[in-house]
Amino acid sequence: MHDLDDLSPLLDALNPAQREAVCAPPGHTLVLAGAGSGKTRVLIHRIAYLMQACQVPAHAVLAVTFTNKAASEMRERLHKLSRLPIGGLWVGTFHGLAHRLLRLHWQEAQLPQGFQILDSDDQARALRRIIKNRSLDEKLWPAAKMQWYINQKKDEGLRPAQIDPGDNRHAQILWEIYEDYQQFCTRSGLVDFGELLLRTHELFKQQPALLAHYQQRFQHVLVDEFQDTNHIQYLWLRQLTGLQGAAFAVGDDDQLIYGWRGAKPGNLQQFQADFAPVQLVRLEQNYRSTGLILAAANALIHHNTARLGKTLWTSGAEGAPIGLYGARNEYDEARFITERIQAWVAQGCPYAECAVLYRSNAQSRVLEETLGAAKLPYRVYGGQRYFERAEIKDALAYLRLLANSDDDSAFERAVNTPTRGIGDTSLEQVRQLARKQGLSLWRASQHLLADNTLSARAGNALRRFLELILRLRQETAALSLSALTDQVLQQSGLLDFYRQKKGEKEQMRVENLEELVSATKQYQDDATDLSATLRAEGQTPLLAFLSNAALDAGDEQTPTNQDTVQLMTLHSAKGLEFPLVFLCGLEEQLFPHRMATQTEGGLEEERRLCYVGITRAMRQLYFSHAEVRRLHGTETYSRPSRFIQEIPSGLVEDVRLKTVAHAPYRPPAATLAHSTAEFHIGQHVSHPKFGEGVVLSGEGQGASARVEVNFGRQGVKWLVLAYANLQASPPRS
DNA sequence: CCTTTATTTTTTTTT
DNA sequence: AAAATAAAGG
Repeated sequence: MHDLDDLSPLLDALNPAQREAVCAPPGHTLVLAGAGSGKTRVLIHRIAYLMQACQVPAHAVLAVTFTNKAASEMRERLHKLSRLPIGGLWVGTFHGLAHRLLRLHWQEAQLPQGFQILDSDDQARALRRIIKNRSLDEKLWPAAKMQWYINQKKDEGLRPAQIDPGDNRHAQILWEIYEDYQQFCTRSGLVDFGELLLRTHELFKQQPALLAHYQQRFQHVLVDEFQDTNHIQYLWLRQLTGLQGAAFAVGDDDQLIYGWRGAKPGNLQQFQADFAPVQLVRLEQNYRSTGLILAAANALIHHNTARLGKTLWTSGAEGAPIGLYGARNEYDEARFITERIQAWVAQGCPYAECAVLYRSNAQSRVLEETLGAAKLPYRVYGGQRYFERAEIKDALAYLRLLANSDDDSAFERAVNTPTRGIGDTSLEQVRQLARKQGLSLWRASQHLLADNTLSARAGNALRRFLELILRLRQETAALSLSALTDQVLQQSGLLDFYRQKKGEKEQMRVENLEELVSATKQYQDDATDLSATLRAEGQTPLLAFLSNAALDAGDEQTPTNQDTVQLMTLHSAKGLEFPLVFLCGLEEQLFPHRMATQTEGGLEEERRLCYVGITRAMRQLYFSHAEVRRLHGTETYSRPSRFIQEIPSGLVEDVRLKTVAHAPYRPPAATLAHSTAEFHIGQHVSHPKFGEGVVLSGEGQGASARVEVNFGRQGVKWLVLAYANLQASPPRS
């Protein structure tokens, strides 16, 4: 043990409770840490403490975080704090770590070396295909539901063999689809998110020697955001900790927001029971938020039942009340936010201190429009991720095929994008043969070509496609990752395909594809720790890049260090903090979300989500809601969220816009006729030829403005206003 | 077989 | 509103 002087820089900055956690004796520890109580800080200091005071080598430490963002932040902070060599330290998400283990031990896990990760979009496509193959009605068996079922089973650690479908017909079909899907994955060398965890769990179960190796290596396993751990992750943790390892879990039951992914409120209690004896430490002092913000958070979360119970307090200032803005519509709301941010910046504070949080990704669009119009720099986290864009997925499909020709998911995607004369008819033949013989699409294609079963035209097209892939593989074998990507984009014709089109969207796609080449270039230059290790562990750059693309959906594409307003969902805001926070869209049906109110316990989870949002704020917090909002294409009126009512009114203050001078903002909207609102829906009109009718809907402006009119017996017609000579008429009695 | 247009469906959160 | 699918036209 070093003497205390060495440790003082490490421990001095901590409060007693934090120090207790950091210096907890060997054995299992559970830290119940409220929002803003220095959770991450404790975790990082704990690792440094283990290394400095207890002589624990870096390679004996495994730290699990919830997002990739959190993982890289932890590495960074650890490096700053201790300047110790942390090379052998494993930090990552459950999925990231499981993936790493599977890459290392692909043989023992019975996976092909080039196995690829299936994202949820690929998964949905695969399931749609399977449902079609079984000639089930897609209306009755929506892929999304099947996806949900399968993922849930995997999260519970269940294979088809371990599920008893019983004699319920519905359950049996679900079971069969799961079985089919699993076969598809195996045949194609594909692994979905849930599979990463389940497969690793089984790998450890089947290979005791391997497990023993890792148990011996990882003396300390630390888990952040423990409350959001699901069953399979929990099993994993227990397995890895074994009999000798020490688990150090940090969590807050009030911040459990991934119940829909299998996290259970009982997690923390379960940990105490299973890992007993557990040293319990509570962190209740909040260093982040003002007194008023904290009071609001406490009051809100108090409406939940079955909590472990914990009340945050602060010795800091009371701060300003929470501002509440009732907007007329979502544009008005965005304008309010814009204005407040401008005022904030006018005081000399950076944009980067401002965060706008919302319930669903779709809400970001209006905010982006408005912020952009006001020329405020912003950055959107999550949402349509870079690697999820259609054109990027197209390009990646080619890369995946290069890595593994049996990847059916990639095959389906690449084979006719850009169109090269391999239509659904020919493809169906390939699929049929593949199904009958249990082959991959690639192999089935080879067979069909060898047997000459296809028409000359289709056969040639297909042959050219296979040759293209083979040629690319050969020619690029010696090239760098970026040169390889460049070649693929050129030779596949993808780049030309989008270039030929004139639309603005297509231009964007071309730019995105070009960006992909520079992304690969950047990737090979300053690769992250994970990819560096992956490569050191014998992965080809291509494989490492593809895995990275699937697991870390390109959140770090744009540089983090720029001074921009931060836009993100409440879910992605977990673990972060900002001086100025806007919580917008606080309306019934949106937040709490309609979908959540229909599930058991859904409302409480929404409330916890709101709690997470509130506790992100350090100095100033604003709530906003809109009377009317365009949601899924239709105008929706809604009441302010119940969460607003649940906060004592003394903590909240109504705010108004300072500049009310100009007319209320009107979204670029839907007036029906070419001359302003000549006709409205439900209006009675008369037409020289068709007679009397009622306006059903309308679209377009100026010369192309049209209305849809129901003329009763004459039927429903679309009429161009410029020609139709429609007259407004009084309703018939 | 490809492209364009019309129709229908689906609307949360993420690894 | 956007995306997926179906139908029609070339």
